[in-house]
Amino acid sequence: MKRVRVRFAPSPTGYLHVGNARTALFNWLFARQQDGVFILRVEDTDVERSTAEYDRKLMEDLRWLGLDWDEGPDVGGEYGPYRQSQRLDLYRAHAEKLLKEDKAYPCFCSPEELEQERQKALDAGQTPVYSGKCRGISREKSTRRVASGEKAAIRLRTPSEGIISFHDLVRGTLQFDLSLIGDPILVRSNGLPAYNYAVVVDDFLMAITHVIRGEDHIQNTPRQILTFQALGFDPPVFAHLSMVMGKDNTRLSKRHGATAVDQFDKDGILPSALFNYLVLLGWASPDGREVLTKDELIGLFRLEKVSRSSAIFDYDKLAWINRQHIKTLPSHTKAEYAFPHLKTAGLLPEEMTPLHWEWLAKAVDALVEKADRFAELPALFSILFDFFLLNMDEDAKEILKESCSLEVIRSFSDKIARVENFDYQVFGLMTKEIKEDTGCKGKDLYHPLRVALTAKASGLELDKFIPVVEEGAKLAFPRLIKSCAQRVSETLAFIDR
RNA sequence: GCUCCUGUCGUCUAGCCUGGCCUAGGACACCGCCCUUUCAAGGCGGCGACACGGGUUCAAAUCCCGUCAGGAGCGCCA
Repeated sequence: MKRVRVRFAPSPTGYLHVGNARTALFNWLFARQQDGVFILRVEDTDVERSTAEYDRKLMEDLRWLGLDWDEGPDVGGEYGPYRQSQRLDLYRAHAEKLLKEDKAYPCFCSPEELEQERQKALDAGQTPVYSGKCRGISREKSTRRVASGEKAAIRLRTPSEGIISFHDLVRGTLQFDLSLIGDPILVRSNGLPAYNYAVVVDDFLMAITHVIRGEDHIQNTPRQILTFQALGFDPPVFAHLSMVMGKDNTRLSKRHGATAVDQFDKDGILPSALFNYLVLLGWASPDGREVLTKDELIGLFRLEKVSRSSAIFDYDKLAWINRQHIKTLPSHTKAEYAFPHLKTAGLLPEEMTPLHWEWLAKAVDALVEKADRFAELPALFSILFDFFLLNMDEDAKEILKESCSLEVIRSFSDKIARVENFDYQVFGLMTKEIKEDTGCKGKDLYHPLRVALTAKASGLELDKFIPVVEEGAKLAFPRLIKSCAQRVSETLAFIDR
């Protein structure tokens, strides 16, 4: 058995898009489970649109997602170079060979001329197919014309009738009518290879065994197989993946919100969660479990079980998957992921001491379960850092108007002022006493206490809130955290006013 | 227009190949209940789909044909 070799071949003309990321992911998963080789090849022959910046960013995004490659532009390998722009002589050499064997021929038709023909066919309701005009030009004649400096593209000579079919790993047997496939251009008149040709040469020279790519390439496949055959190469196995769509069932694009993978990072989506979600878009595990790690996915994934129909990207489900992944993280890891978001929001100090980290881990543990994404944390943390009695919400104001409230808060204030070390245990004892003193209980008791401590009607459970606030009050932050005692006395003053 | 691909709850899907076990299963979302000082989380429950029409068969989500709908492709772009 030949060793499985697959490749992901993006062109560096923009940020890594989730659709492409999914293609990369399926390739990677297949390679890893088959104990094969995953190759990164950069298709940068479109000089106009390719940039070094995108090139670098692409690799960064792939690595962030957890995809590593065994061969590629930066890590090298035995089948390099891995950038198409550095392989031009290879394409040229193989084109020469095809020309020599008369399997390809120079075409002198001008782009304008071809455009006209295409338009005419379209108007007549026909599929545009190259007429084969330059096919019959004798070798002597065409060599002479080329020698005289006339611009020519190189076309592959293909059969003009019959059926070509291939077996697709996800779609089964696919058939195409050769009369609808004209002689494809191999090399453009400027000497650069056309995409469909470069891919074939690269896939063969890199010994690719399985081509796993988007459905938009299905119609390219017969042309590529024809090229493989002309070159005398065995074509690889093909697998065409369905597309990822937006909510309105059109191809996913920026209009649909976050689509670049680095955007998910900024939103606080874990790489493991995006990875997990993307695999679920078109594949389901045999036992129906959905929250899976990379290693589990490597074991369970089956390329043949991938769905043939397109899938709509559902951010809600991704968020849910993300929450499930966050839950499995140890506290200190959660704190590390949360850190940049809180730092940017100006809540954390320049210099984090070990005590700060310890506190952060505790605070994140308490608050993150209310979040789907780390980016939501700064807003959630405001319950610790902000204590704005003036901005109190309506519900909280209503609570203060209740008959028990003033009495409860006054009693609470008296007691907390006399205590050295306030913590949740002390709070528990106090609530009992307050209940006895005031005769208020249940909601009448807890609601005012909550408002006195948070200036809000809802939020974190007090058993988590109190320790985090008390310990936070002892640490240095850009915006200091007020202790519980201070909060209560401010509340009392606010009511009395 | 032509060619190709696809069509199961709002969404992702299981089941389809190898008809009966499907009164069509799971998950997200939504709704309700429980838990809880509130909200969330969690637990429990509910709503909700075989695109349509013909065949074949004792029996069809599953096989065949047609229709319709959505998507993709029709470049000297990738």
